[in-house]
Amino acid sequence: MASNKNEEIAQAAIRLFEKKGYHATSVQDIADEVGLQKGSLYHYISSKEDLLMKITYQSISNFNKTLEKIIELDVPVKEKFAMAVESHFQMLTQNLQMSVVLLREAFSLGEEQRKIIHDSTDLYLQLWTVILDEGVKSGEFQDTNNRLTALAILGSLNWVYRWFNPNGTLSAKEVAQHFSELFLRGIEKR
Amino acid sequence: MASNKNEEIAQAAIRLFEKKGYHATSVQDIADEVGLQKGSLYHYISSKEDLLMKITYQSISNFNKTLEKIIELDVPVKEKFAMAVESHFQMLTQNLQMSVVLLREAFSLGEEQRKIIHDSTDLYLQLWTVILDEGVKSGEFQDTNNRLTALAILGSLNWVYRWFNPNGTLSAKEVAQHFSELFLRGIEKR
Amino acid sequence: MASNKNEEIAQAAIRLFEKKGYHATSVQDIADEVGLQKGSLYHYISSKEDLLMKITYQSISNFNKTLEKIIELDVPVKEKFAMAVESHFQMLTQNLQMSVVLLREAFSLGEEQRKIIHDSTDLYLQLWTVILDEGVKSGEFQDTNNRLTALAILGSLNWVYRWFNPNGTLSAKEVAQHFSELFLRGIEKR
Amino acid sequence: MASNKNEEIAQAAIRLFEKKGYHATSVQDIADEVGLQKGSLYHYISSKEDLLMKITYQSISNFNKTLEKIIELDVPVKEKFAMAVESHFQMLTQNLQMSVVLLREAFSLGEEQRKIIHDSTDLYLQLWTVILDEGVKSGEFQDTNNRLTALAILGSLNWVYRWFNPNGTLSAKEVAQHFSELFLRGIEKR
DNA sequence: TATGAATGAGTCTTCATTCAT
DNA sequence: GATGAATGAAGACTCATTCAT
Repeated sequence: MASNKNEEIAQAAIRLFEKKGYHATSVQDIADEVGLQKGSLYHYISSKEDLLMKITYQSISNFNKTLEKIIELDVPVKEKFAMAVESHFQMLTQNLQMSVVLLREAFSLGEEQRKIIHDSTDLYLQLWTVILDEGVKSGEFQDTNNRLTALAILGSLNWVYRWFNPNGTLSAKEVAQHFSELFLRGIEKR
Repeated sequence: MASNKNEEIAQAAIRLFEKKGYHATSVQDIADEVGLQKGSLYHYISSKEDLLMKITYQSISNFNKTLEKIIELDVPVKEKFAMAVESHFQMLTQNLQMSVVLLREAFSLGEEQRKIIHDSTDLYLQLWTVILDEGVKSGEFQDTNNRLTALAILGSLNWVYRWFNPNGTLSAKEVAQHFSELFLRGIEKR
Repeated sequence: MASNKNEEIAQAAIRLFEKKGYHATSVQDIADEVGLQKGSLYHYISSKEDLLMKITYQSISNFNKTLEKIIELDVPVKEKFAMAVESHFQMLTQNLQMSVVLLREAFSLGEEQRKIIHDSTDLYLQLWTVILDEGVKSGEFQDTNNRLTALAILGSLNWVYRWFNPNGTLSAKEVAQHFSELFLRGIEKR
Repeated sequence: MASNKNEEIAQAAIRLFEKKGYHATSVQDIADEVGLQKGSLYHYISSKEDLLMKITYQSISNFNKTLEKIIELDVPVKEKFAMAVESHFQMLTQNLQMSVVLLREAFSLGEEQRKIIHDSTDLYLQLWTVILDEGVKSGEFQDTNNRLTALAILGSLNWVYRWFNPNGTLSAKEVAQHFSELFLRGIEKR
């Protein structure tokens, strides 16, 4: 995957930002990791912050793109919902370090950049309400404040980066199913 | 409560850590906020990190103490659950800045201190499972992986610091109720 | 004169800026000169540029203040003119290094600061025209473009920093007299 | 004249050195200006300093060559003097950027190179005294310290780069005439 | 001739902490 | 308790120059 130096640097940054945090990671650390001199790094990046921005932007974009595709599928809404949950889990856990950078370090961005990420995150929230709205319209989901419900669900799903262990006893799939069922029971009309 | 300088400094730190983040807040900033010289601050604190530690430790301790009291109450488990949710909400939103510092900045602590906070957080999770276990035992809650369920609920509840606006249209109580119902429907036996 | 550290630093900066130029002088150089650590310097200055600004501003202010006083004197205009020339010479040569910093290094200031110095310099030019105007009005000086004449005179006077040697055979006073006579012959009505 | 890349690069450097100053101009800036990569530039120049040297050397050489020619002319000395003034003005204002680089940036050269430029500048001064001497010998100019007089005149003439605006209301010719008359009145015997 | 990756020394500046007064 | 001078290590970033391709 790390076919060129740019990608190599991004991967190194993801690893280090996840492990030590953005502020505690020095440009020197990143340079060391890819075997370059500090100064040489600046052939590839324009600033440390820009590196963080690119990582977080790519991450949130992936989430958005994937959810948009799911929304457009022609399947029952409950299935769609389950797919959304599982897909979020897959993305989060399969790119765990990158997700951690998005969810934990984006705050370190400057105001402008943070705004951009924040807006993309908002979009993601809205996409989730689209699914919930669809369920309400079809009569399968309860008719409540869907934005609040989406925030609850997203909170659960994102919090995962804090405790999930890819090498633990529970697979991402199992957890996803557990969460999916918990939420579905919570929102479906009886 | 803010009767002495120590408390004044802690409050200033909470405000600044919440607003700018721990790393972006300098000792100078804190000194300015309380009207002292940088050097004078060290009569009250032993280090910047220690200040962060005290804040986060107090915060998580509050959460634990409160939940422990709720657990010991002699009320129906569903009510207990609702109380736990609402109480978490109250604590989080009424000490929003402090909670933000706990949830967002604790990662900046050194390994040892982080471990201590992490353990307290773990304890909080276990307390939640105690309630869920009680519901399972009484036959009111479904018998599933309660640790996972607790993680899901806590994720929802903690995520709140990212989007809740004390001056918004929805009160903390309303949100708490919405969340409480959502989760209860999700976990109760039908 | 260097009674406190601030002044000591300013004097060191003047010496170094004059000798090596602003850009070629590092903050380290200045710190070394006053026997401080690089970082300690920032207790006294806010930036390297600010140091340059203060030096140049003080220099041009001195020129302005002195000329203003001369203008207000109640003496014949020719005498006033001679005094202005001699006084400029005295100030320039007695604070030669500082004058060099003003005349040669002010260009290195950022746009805003440069503008301020530029405006003060402009004021100095106008003060000179005041004297010339007075001579024209009294009928002693030729009536030509006084701004141009002032520019010519100031050019001569300022250029001095490029060649004057305080230890040379010609004293500042002698040179001043030579210049003064040259210009007076050039501007007086015959 | 700008027939080849070498000249193109020199012109770009002149423009940039004049606008931003030698130190504030990076090799990258120059490369950008001529549409080359930084590395490619080094096929044409041996160093940034060398570029500055070539520019300043050409500039001062032009001044010297032109003045030498004027000296050799068989015309009355007063006319010669006026020609020298006007010619200096023409050269300066018609190659304003280059002149600025000579007069303002030559100081950034290394010691050896600076010495060379300094010597050429000295030569220029001497050429001026030749004219003045001629006037003294012919009895037309006053017999004073001609080196001092030349320094005064050159100061006026060179200072021009600091205030002359080619697009202003006064043409170079008009200014030259004003200066020429001012000086002539100052030096001629009455 | 042109590239662009790489260097490595150097830039200014920040900052948590200490300590003598 | 309070000051403020001093530290010294670390921070991100720049830049003229080199060189293999």
